[in-house]
Amino acid sequence: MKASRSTNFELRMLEKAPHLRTHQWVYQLLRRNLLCGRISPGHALTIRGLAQMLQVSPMPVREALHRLASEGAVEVKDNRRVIVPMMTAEKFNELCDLRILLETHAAGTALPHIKASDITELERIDGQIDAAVEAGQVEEISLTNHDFHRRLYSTNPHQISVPLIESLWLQLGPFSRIAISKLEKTYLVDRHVEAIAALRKGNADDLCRAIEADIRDGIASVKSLDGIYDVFKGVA
Amino acid sequence: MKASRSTNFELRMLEKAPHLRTHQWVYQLLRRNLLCGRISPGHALTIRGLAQMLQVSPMPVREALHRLASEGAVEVKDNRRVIVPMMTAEKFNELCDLRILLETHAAGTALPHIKASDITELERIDGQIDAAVEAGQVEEISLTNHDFHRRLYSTNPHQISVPLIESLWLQLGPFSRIAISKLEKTYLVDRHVEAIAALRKGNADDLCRAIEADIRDGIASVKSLDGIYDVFKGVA
DNA sequence: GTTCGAACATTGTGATCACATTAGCGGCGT
DNA sequence: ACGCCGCTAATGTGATCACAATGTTCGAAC
Repeated sequence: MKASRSTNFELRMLEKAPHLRTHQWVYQLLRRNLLCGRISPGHALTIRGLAQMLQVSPMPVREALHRLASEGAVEVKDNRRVIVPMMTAEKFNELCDLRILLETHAAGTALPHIKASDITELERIDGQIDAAVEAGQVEEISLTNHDFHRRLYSTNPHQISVPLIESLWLQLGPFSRIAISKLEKTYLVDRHVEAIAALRKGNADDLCRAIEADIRDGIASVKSLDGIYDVFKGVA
Repeated sequence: MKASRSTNFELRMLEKAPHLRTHQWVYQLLRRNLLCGRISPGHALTIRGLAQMLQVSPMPVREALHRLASEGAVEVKDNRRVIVPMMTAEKFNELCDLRILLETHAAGTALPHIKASDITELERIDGQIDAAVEAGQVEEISLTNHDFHRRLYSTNPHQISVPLIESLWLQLGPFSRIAISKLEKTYLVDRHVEAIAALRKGNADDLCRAIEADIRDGIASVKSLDGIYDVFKGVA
């Protein structure tokens, strides 16, 4: 019965650029859907089910899922079933600590390479974030927020930490979507303007402080939600 | 002609545990060979060539290579050819900085979970390292040294950073093998005894200092080698 | 002798097929 | 009525095949 492959979530589609390999397209599509929280923790993903949803053969889906597993975005259980990992308080705290550790370092090493054009680009992205916040588009907020951070860190041409940081985002993604959707809109202020001001001054300490505060604000918001982790307790 | 697939390196084989999937076995085998430097930077790896060497179909090799690529251990060029990445001075410094950042953090969070049995286990591994140093087995030194660090950090049951750290090791592996093999034996002293002493005292600061010193010693050794990066410059 | 081009070999990719393992379920026995 | 066992559907895995793209080599034209 094909109905068993039916899923209770809608994938945000992504047009396939012609030069992209199919498995890369599937990977990016699943990645974006995980980052913006379309696929919830505890949800099981099957190769054949996704292949049917995306109208491709199981092969590229296999590769995409295995890559996501190696990045910690999904978890391969002993049964070989693939699920989106659960979140615990300890895991969440550790992920946030690592974000602060790596992202302040990345921002510090990027600072010497910042050009004026980079700052205007970052301001443009920050405007997109504000627009998404204003419109209440939760998924857009996540995606553009990541764009902001990635663009900042990637200014350093020798940056190595971005893939590591993205792995952390992927592990936090499915969970933080739930958290953000439970927050009041007013809590969603970010520290990007402080970060941009620090970039203009070329002040590394201010920049790290802004990045750390930006991350910590999200933590504080989530921690204010009592029993947030229980949402995913009994699902597996 | 099959000879074109011939390789100028010997793979360190690894018996396949029966419960392991073939692609996991291939992955672990390639991973160990990269970590201990059997495969040099600039070397090209082909799916069919490896499949023939290992007597398996191209499929599990594909998955293993893609996973290694997502961890930064190998690099997929625009030609779709897979090579072991080159090393540059900037990249090396950045990788070492990240190692210090992540590994001191990992050690600090592991410290509260250390039990007496963990310390004896670490001492056992350290003995293996000394034996390998004494015997001049360069590859064994790398592998057991990683075992020591991994074992220490993994004592924390909620450890998230180990996969990130292993990614750094993988990127450093092929290069440091060359570096180590050019060093005098006497340079290869480590700071593991200091780390174990700090564990016994439960002193986090001492532990972090020992770990950082352990990593920095390797950096200093490599930097003392003039023109070490040039070895791999013209290969690609 | 040099250079351009066409034929060939090799490689990565994706689809399809075959098989082992596992989960889900219904029936049988106690 | 409860629990154990076997059957069936479904899933992940690995092999083989077909194809497109890339790299290489050999030969012809200037």
